[in-house]
Amino acid sequence: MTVTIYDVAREANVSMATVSRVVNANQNVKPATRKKVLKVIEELGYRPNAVARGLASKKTTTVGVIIPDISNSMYAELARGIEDIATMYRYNIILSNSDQNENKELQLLETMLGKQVDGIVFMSDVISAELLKEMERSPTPIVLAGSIDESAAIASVNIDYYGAAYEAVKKLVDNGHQKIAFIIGPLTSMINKEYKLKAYKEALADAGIDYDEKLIVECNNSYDEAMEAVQTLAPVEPTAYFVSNDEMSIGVIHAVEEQGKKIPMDVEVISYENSKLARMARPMLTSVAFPLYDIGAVSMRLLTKYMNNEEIEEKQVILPYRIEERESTKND
Amino acid sequence: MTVTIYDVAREANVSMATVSRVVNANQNVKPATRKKVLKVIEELGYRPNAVARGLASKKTTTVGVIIPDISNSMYAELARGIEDIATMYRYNIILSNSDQNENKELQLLETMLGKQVDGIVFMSDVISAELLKEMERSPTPIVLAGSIDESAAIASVNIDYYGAAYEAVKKLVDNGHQKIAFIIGPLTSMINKEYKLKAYKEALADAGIDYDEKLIVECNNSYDEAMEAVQTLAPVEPTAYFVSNDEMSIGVIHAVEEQGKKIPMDVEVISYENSKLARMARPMLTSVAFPLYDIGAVSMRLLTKYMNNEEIEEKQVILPYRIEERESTKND
DNA sequence: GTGAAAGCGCTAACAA
DNA sequence: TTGTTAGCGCTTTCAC
Repeated sequence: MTVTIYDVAREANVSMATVSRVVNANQNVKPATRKKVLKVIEELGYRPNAVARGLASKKTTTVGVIIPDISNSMYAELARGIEDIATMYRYNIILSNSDQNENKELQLLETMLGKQVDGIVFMSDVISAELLKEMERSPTPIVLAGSIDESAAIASVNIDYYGAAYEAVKKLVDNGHQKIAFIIGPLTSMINKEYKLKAYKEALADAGIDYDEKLIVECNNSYDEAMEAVQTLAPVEPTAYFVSNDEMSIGVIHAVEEQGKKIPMDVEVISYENSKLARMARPMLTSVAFPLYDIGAVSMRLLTKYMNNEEIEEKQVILPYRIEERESTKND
Repeated sequence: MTVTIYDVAREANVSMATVSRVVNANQNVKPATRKKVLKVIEELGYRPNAVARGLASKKTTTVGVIIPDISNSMYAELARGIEDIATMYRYNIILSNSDQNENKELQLLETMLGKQVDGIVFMSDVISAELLKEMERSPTPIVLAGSIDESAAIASVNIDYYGAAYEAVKKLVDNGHQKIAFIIGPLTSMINKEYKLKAYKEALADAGIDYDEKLIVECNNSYDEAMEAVQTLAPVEPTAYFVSNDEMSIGVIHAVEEQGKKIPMDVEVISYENSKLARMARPMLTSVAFPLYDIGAVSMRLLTKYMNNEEIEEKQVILPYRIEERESTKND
């Protein structure tokens, strides 16, 4: 029914090996033979079976991608970066959402290894000990994208979260603020808790400002919770906000304006993401640029090096960040 | 090196067939045998090779998903709907971006069929004749998600684009508007050109309002172009805007406000998407609810029916839409 | 309830 | 330059 390499070989009066060579662009085929085979392939509508090929060659040209949630624009951006580079290197992608659920992550890893992917790009706020153990034991290479593994056992691509947060808070401090609120994502996330929050504290300490726990509000990264956070903070009267992502920043802006305050005159806001939303907000958001697309792309590129057994010059890649100044802060 | 079904069989003193039965939860295994096999599987850390399984069984439990661009929130939402249902039915997803490029679409189809996916969910603004031909010839089932094939040859899941647009425009007409601008996405898209635009024209005609071509501005679905469109339209002074998606609607709102006009008092706006953004806009957007997640989920569900040779009661599924009234229109 | 054996469609030595 | 021949690791009859 379906036409196989054997059918082509028979019709072209050559061996399967020759057909295989033609299909795989092996140079050791006489042009005339190649042409003849190609003609038969065309006539029969032969399409190589990648599953059989994968079994024989032990390569599937497929990589697994495990991310929290593709419907979240940050992860979607990351995924696009991964996919573009994957396509460039002729890999396909098996994409799965983990919802940051450890069991799901573990199971997804297992499934993908079972499917014999050639490599895996993984993203999660927390890499549990068990997950780490499984990753280290994995027969196929894994790269962490925008995810921290403090043991540095697994390759990863990140930005300097601490430095970025420090610089953002310092900018607020330099603008004269004393009461700087921090609307932060879940503290279960390593990056939030160990990097951003620490940077916030140290930037304040370095400026001689006392740390006030009341100024920290943990949110689930959503617009609604950010709005609520601002309402909760009203009694404290913060004059500046450092906010963990663009969606929450828009919530902050709206809530602050509801209080009758003007941005940036009365209150300044710095976001941390710099997605398309940052320019769609009014006022437009000053934001730490968190290059998700690039992190995805570089992660995938790094993975290709592992898959090809290329030399790895740097296992823990740190990409540059910058602060994009727009209208939600007073700039020079 | 890697442990195979054969190793397990040897260690457990049973045949490969028995191990296979255990792994596949076949009931024809004595409990004692099952237990023994399971123990060996555990000890050896055996993980079934899905590629070998796929070759032998001719099923990969993988479906292909071809969408324009995962970094666009509409398609990301769709993808999440697809993935959730796929997971429910134990399928994995190979996700690829086509950027609506016909050659890429053709080539992706080919690649996925080569990878022996069990089914494909496809989305694109235009399904060319050649693409259609390939789809009809495809040995594996294909479902179109949010995409029109007027020949109805391929299964599909959509909403009533015409009805939704008609109702939106009628609402504007009923609110007394005569100069209703239509900020529409690319007219290369079937849905825009053959459904939405037609609905717009007929809703006006039915209200006895002359069609004015100048009120139609074709955009690339982006915030920036929508803003420009409003500026271009300034001389015509539209009093209402029907806009093809939320991002553009926000552009329209900002541009209208720059003209010193108030929404909805001076100008009304109806969007067409109803994403998270609709609630994050100020004023919040009245919008036709285009249920992308559901379209993805239903498409995938429909695909499972084809893959299982279940009875298909409806090949062309039409999902309900509704209009979500918020602040960008005057409501009763 | 269990086993033997024939493939699934291809790649990759190794020969020729 | 081309062909022969083992597998790759599993499922699936068909016997027993």
